Amino acid sequence: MPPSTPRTAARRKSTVTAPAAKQRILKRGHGIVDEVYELIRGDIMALRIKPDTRLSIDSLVRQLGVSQTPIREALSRLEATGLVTKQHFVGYCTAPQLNRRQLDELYEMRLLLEPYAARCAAQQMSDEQLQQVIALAEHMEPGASRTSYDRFADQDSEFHDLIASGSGNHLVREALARLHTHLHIFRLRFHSEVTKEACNEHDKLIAALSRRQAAEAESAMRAHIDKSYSRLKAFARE
Amino acid sequence: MPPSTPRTAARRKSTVTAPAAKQRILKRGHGIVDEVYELIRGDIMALRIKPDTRLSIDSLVRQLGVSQTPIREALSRLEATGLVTKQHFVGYCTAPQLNRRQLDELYEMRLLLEPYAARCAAQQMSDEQLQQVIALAEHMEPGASRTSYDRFADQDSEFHDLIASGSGNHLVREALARLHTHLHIFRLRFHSEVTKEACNEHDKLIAALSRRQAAEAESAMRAHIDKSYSRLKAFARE
DNA sequence: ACCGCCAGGATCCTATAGGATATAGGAAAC
DNA sequence: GTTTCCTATATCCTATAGGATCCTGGCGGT
Repeated sequence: MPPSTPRTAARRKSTVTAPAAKQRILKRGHGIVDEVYELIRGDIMALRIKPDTRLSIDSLVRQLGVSQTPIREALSRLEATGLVTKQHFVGYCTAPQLNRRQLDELYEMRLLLEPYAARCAAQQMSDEQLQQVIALAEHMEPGASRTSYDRFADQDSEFHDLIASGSGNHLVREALARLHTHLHIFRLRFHSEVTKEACNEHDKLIAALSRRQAAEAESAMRAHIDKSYSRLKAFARE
Repeated sequence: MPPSTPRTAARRKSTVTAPAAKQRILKRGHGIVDEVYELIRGDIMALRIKPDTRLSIDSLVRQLGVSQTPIREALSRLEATGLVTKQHFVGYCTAPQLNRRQLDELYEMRLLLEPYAARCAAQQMSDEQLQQVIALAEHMEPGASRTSYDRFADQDSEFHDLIASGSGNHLVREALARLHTHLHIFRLRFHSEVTKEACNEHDKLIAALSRRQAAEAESAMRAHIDKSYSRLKAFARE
């Protein structure tokens, strides 16, 4: 029976038996590169790796217990998304914190895309997708009030991604996902209680979506982003 | 005697006449990866490699005379921009031709971003940038009428990129560059005489920019994209 | 005639070694 | 005391070898 190979648990005995460091185990199933990519991306998104920090390939080799090639490929992919930067013969470095100007540009672009996406979603979104959005929003409100801001942030990203997906335009969705990735890192540094206000705004948006009111959904999204911008821009330095 | 090896082994054929204007030192010292990246990207953009074609790493190794590692990294970067796709244990493949739906989505997003960019550019663009746009447009009109559509396509991309750059929003510019990359490949398959009409529309846009008329520039850009869409959508299959 | 099975070849993925380069720290010269 | 130069180390970049996987073509069974 060829399928479901035993996965070759014992491998790589010769290496240096990683020092007491965590040595997180990464499962092999669909490529080590993807695994490494998601791992580093997760570390950056959760601020386990702070912005503007150097990422040494060799140390990643020692930490993860894999060789340079997949790490290099994963970092190259991260560079293309803008999460890390590369200098020739110097190395990789996590992207620096968003400054005021970049935050302005980010919200400028959000305001161009997201209200329109909400309008389209109100018109074209399937009922199933709508139910998914509603379920997510209900799940956001009560529980994770203070325990972990991370959860709220993830769910907020998913909320906006669902609406972007409902717009039917895959390119817009991808562009917004890119923006939210960067925004997430910025927002994570200020655990402020944006959650409650944001949830109220989400509810208004959902009401408009449920009634299939395109114009109303568009303006609700615009108001939501405007307020989110007001809440955050105080924290942007410079 | 220190090493100082000439380094240049079996290189590619003569480069494609780089613009002799800037003679910066970043000639070839910026790594083989970038070289390979630009080479493959150029081959795809010029349709020397057709869409939906497999890209074998080994054949690239033999063809370019470099080893797998830099090729793999270049392909990984191309994948992140959407020009090629990857399947685990299968290989890389150039992205397929845009279908009708994708073309619609692309123009939908262009219409969201570019008119706004033109509006901002009319307000914020520096005089130097404006002169650059005008110079490029003048250079497009007379010369390359029939000789090579490639040149026009490149210059058209640069034209729009200059305006996007003039908007002051770097994120919008990047997103548009991404879109234009894909559009370029599509458009290149139909050498139709879009050039003359496009140039006329460009002139109207430039007139609005020169007079710093924001609303006029926005509507001119919108009209330009609308017409471009009309010219192309007939060719989209399905 | 059709379908499942299996070997061969090609390709991809990972690991390791060696050459090349930037950055840090100290010593000498002004 | 400051500046410049030089050496040493750590890191990156490229090249090559070996193990793992997928696709193609042929064979035998039904």
